[in-house]
Amino acid sequence: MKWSQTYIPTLRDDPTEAEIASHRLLVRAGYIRKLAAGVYNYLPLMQRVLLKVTQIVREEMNASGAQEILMPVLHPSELWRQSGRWETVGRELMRARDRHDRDLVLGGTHEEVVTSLIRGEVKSYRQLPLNLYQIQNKFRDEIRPRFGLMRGREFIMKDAYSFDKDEESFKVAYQKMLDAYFKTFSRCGLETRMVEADTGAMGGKAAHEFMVIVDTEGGENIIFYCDKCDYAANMDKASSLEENPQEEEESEKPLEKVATPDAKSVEEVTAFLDVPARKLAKTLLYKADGKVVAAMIRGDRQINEIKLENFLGCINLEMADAQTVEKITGAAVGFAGPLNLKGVTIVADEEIPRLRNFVTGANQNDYHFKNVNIGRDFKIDQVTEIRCAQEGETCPRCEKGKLYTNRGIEVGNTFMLGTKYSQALGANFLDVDGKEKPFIMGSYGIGITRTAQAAVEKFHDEKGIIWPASIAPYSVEVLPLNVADEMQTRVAFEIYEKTKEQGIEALIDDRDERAGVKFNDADLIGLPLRINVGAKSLKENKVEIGVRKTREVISVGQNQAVEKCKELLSDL
RNA sequence: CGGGGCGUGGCGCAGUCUGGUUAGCGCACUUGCUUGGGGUGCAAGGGGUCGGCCGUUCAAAUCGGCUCGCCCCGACCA
Repeated sequence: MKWSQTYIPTLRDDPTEAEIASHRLLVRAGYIRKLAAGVYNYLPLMQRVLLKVTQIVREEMNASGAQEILMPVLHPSELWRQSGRWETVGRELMRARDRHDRDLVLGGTHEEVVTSLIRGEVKSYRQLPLNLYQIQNKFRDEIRPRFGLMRGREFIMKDAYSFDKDEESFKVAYQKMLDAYFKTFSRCGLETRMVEADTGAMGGKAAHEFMVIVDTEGGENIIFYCDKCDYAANMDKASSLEENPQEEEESEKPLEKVATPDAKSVEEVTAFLDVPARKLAKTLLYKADGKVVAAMIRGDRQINEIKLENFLGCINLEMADAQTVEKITGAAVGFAGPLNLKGVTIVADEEIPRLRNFVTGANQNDYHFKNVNIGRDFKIDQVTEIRCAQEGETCPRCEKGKLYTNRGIEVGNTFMLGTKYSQALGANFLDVDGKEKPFIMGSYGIGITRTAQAAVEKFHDEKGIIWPASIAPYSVEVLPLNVADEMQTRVAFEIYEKTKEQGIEALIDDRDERAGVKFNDADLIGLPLRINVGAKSLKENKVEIGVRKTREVISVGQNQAVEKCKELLSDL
């Protein structure tokens, strides 16, 4: 393709809309343009990248035995009501209304649709297993769209859905998808780490996420992994062994109410009373679907609301507002404690029962209790793990290794749905034993647009993008330094034609621009190889091949250029 | 939704506080010359309902109200 004939609106200056490197570069290099918050145009170069990624995904999905279909974007709300997600997904669901005032959903995922598609049609275990997938624009009413394509309101996703007759068969199907995912991302030039994840509004039994590990702020997720075994989980899911599972061997001291004027935060109280944070129990009040619940956790810990929400089995969990706190505890926020807390369920982290003679709020302004002891002073209703794991703690799986953290970009996810959707929507089949059973389902997503941007976030430098060869919009850029020089132009076009004959996708920068402009644009758009055709080299019948990734420049005879590129590309 | 900020040629911004010339600058664009291995130089041009509506005023980009959109921080996250 000739540069002069394609639309590549590069910018000399950084766009202000972008915060992270990949977003900035995609805009600056003329790959994307924003239409509205979280909604983007994909320009010619981007479209080529997306087609490359899509093609790889398609090939690997097909190889795994999945079949491509295309489902509607527009869904009737009834389906989402049947599955219960009209309520549970709530705010993220992109909704619309037609002229008859009927509610519609712009699909962000298609469990309901695909289940209704096969229900009534797939009636026998003989028709299983089945895996259907599609690649399509998806919608999500993001609370705050961010980071370009990373967190958009409209984006492209591959979503696959598997149907099996039993757990055994499902395991095989699930493993097939995991294998396909590793292959897919690896072919895109991205090493991924699979981590355990929470199932969220998706429901089901278990879930995994595929993360591209990055060390920039573009990595939105924190993942925990063990240095000794293969345990890896995201922040929501990660757990750790208790550092001290024995009960503390301290004899109970008498309960004491102490004045703690203006000391509300853990830091203030522990400093004032001169006790370590781990000897204090925070009491946090939540509203779980409207019902007030108290969560107790050690002072040096962070609460994991996902774990609490899952434990309570509620749809909506939020911190109680100051008014509610005052009504329940009779004191301002910061002085809540478990003693004399009436009509509220107390859920405690599993570390709490180990504590002896600890500090809690007194449910009275400017007072705390010291030497609080469970059993003697108050009762806990339920105990479970509701704390966040922390770096350096012991791995819950092998019980030997230490946990480390990394930042990651989620590019794929897989969910073991079980029978959640098949049951809710009445999708059953007849098994060998003649009994009617709901399908065992799995759902599997790959963010196409997000994967492309993750590659940029992972591979770039201060000059621009450095595409992995497999998903670069073109493999080679041919760059005649001065198009006014007929010789250069002629040789450049000869080489360009030859790349095409050899099946190498090339872009030729035939614009009448200064060499510097073209060099900078070339670095910016980030094709793996560049062939410089300039007067200096041509004197010796040579051209230069620049490798974007290594910045290496190789001088070769003008007739060897294409062969050399082929060779270089096989390693990129 | 809470906190902060922005909206002025295609892009990036100044001007707004303290109302009053013809609304200005850089980049980009057009034409001519020049230059030709890392964003050439010179000259001449084109392009703006100052987000929108209502109001105050002799006079509004500038003051007030409403509204729309966008960005940042936070809560949320298939």
